[in-house]
Amino acid sequence: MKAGHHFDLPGHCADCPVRELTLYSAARFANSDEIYRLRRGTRQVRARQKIYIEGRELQQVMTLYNGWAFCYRVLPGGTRQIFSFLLPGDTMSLGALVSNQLPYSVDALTDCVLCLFDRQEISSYVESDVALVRNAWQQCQHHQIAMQQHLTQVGRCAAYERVAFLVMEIADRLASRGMVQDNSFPFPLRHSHVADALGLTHVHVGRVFRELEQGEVLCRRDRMIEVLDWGRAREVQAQSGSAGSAVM
Amino acid sequence: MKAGHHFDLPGHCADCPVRELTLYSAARFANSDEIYRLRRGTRQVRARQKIYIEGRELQQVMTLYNGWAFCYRVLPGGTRQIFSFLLPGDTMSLGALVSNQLPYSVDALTDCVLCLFDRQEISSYVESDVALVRNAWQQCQHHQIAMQQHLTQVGRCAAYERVAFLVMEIADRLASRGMVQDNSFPFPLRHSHVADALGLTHVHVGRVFRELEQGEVLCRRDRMIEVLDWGRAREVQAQSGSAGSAVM
DNA sequence: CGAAGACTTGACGGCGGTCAACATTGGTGG
DNA sequence: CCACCAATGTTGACCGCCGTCAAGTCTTCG
Repeated sequence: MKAGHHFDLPGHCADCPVRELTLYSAARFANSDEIYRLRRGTRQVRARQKIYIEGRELQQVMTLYNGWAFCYRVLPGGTRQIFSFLLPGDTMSLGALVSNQLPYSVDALTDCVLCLFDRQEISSYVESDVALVRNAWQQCQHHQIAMQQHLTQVGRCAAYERVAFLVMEIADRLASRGMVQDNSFPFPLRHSHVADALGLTHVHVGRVFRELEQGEVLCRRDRMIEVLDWGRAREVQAQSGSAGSAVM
Repeated sequence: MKAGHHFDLPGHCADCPVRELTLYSAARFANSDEIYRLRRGTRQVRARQKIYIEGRELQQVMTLYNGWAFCYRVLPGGTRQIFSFLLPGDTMSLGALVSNQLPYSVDALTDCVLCLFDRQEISSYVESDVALVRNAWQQCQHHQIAMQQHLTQVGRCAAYERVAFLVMEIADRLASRGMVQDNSFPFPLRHSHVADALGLTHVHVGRVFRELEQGEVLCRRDRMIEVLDWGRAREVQAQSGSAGSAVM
């Protein structure tokens, strides 16, 4: 760890600012002690580093405490498809509850702090309580819905709508974490991340962002986005219908 | 029911030809009696009719016993995105185990026969047995993986590869049901179904199929596809990597 | 037999990919 | 604090894949 880098390390789970959003939110509050006892440590990952490589054996369940990450696969041709972006509180991944490997890789988008749990322990802990099983189920369903929305965007919307939609989706997820202030929120994604999530090229993503800025829909500065015209931004999003709030 | 239409109705679950593929496959064999007792009836749906409409209250879990169906959503603009095709043995849908509505519609692609179960009963039955919960979990994971593959195709492959991939995926799923003979299998999808699944237009799907036939990769006749060159077909598929067998 | 649905064809054009050169940013080490 | 290098973003030219439209044929099924 180099000087000049400050990681905000997690304390007791009961004080976790994102605990309402996690896999464990269904646990009775008194139980956050129990969750804390299950925690097997934390892990810090620098931006642009790999958190997990597709197919590797995985004996842990990781929860993102701080920072951004993303899930993806790389095709033989070298192109990349990003499936989702992970925000604080997101579990990476639920799949680990039933399998000791995941079918995709995960990279840190910014500097990250992860909470670690033992796969078997969490698995049997979740199975011990019907409420937790249901909660896990619902998270899984939410992922499905998010994937459907994502597929629909990519399959049936023009580049302009895809980008606007992605920005709004992230705005919503950040809003539920209280991370939107004065219509502004952090947006550390590079053009290539947006491109690889939406089935575009980074060059074209640049063109679309310019269009969005010239149309005064939004404004980017210092890795932040300020939404200038929520109305028009939402309007684009409406093209794709709505079926639930997707992943939190 | 008009004359001239013969529906193959299901008998006892123990004799169900697709029982190994269902949500209930983890139940001990002796238990197929129990499943049979849970069955609340069957339902027949003609080709092109709606099985379920997005958002409607749903008190049943349905399993496809015979025929083909597909899940989709229609956007405000009128375009359609198809998420998946259902084959015999597929459950429609797992989501009903935790929610009384689904975020997508389902249509019959061919004439269909469905087995009906009560949502609450199945739900508590599944929850009563850890093996069944795990099985349901895994099915959910498989869906996730299939969606990821699907998204990757649409986001990162050219039209030719997308179509070839879809055909091969269906071939594989049919093969695991013993429905592939002499390199031939049923393929009731219309060009517009393929188009709406893959983010293309039905016109262009026509062009791609012509290309596949002229390149002697496959051959279509009587709603059947015969694969002439598995090698080249697989090769295209390989572009997208492989991570598990997707949905069965 | 009639009508609705499905498929084909051809012309045309635009969205977005590709390539390459250049500008800018930001992290790192001297 | 500055210099450097990698990562990132920008621009412009070009073009091809695939969407659009519309007319015509064929298939399916009541």
